[in-house]
Amino acid sequence: MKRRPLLDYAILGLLAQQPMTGYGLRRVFASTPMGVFSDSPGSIYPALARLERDRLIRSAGQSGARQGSRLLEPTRAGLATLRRWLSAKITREEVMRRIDELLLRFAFMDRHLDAASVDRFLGELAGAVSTYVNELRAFARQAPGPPGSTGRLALEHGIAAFRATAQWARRARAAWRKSHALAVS
Amino acid sequence: MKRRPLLDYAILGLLAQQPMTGYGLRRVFASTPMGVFSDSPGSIYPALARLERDRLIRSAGQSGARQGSRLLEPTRAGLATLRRWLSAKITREEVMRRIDELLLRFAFMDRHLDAASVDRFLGELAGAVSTYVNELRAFARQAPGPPGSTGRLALEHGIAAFRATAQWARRARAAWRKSHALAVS
DNA sequence: GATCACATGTAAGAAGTTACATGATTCT
DNA sequence: AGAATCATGTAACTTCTTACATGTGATC
Repeated sequence: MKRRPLLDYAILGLLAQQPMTGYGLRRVFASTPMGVFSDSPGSIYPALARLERDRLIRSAGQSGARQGSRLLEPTRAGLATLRRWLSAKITREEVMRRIDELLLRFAFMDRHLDAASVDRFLGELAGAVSTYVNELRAFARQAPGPPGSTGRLALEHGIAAFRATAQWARRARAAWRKSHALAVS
Repeated sequence: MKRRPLLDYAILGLLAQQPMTGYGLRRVFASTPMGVFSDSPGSIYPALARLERDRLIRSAGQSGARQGSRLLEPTRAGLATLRRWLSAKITREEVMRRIDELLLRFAFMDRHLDAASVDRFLGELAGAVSTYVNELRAFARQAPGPPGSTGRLALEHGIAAFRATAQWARRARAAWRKSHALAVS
């Protein structure tokens, strides 16, 4: 039940989509928006070693005819760990400091949770982010620093960015409900 | 010239605004949107120790009559280090992976750089972020995964969030120019 | 024959997290 | 008197970064 680094979940999620070699994972991190993760061998291979040590991933044959290369896939325990992570409740802390993690969870979600859970996640996210936007606004109202200062403008950026996230969550939820025939709450 | 952790610059920026104790810094991190940084003593005090070791901050007397408490302020070398960080060019890498750092730089900027530099920063930022939004769109066009999947929707979040940042940058720049009587380019 | 892409690792060091540890002052 | 706040630190552990290190197979 211990907390794992985000990289571990990113790897589990990718391997659940498609077994790959470590090098394949590096290519994904180097060439897609998953590039928030480093593609350096010094981060990937130690992560693979600890996932294998904990029996969350295992070998699933060789890549092509290349010797020394191993296709990797999640074990049943690995999929269970992934699902637990995907199912965790959204906290204020995560909205504030780890919004990227919440979005990564969402990106992997439809392959491992049912449509109602995805819907619930988007609802919770929209709510939690809106709440945080209101907190930022309240802070801005009684904050120090002259209006027009860069400090003030930076705070406005935070508000604008989180507002965009809340809006996206509401729209994504509507789209999701439409294509999955869920009742409107 | 070596690269410092973001926390060091956050501390330098805050101490440049107002000399404070380590505990004061912890309070800022615990109670403002600067809370992306941990307020744990295990991160703050080692950071203060290395800044002092490198002579970027120094003591400036006691807080109130409390013994054992030290008000801290940046040295001239500390201010120079801060200004160098604030003046660095914006890279694609930073837009992609460290947008928070760019915003933190902006928040401290008006106290240390002139109005034209701030203006230039916002122009560069708007440009770099827009470029990245286009890259994300191009990726989305030829990306795998069915439309309506959570993976696809997460990608759309990225686009929406960066678009909001680009828009903010353009608006902030217009506002900045207005209040600083800079020519419109 | 050389270069690029595929492929996997290790070593040293820096930094952050969590938990522990201590003590003074102020408020109730 | 007890609790909360002010105040500063250390220790163990985990992780990431950067750099080094090696080797095969395919392409030009």
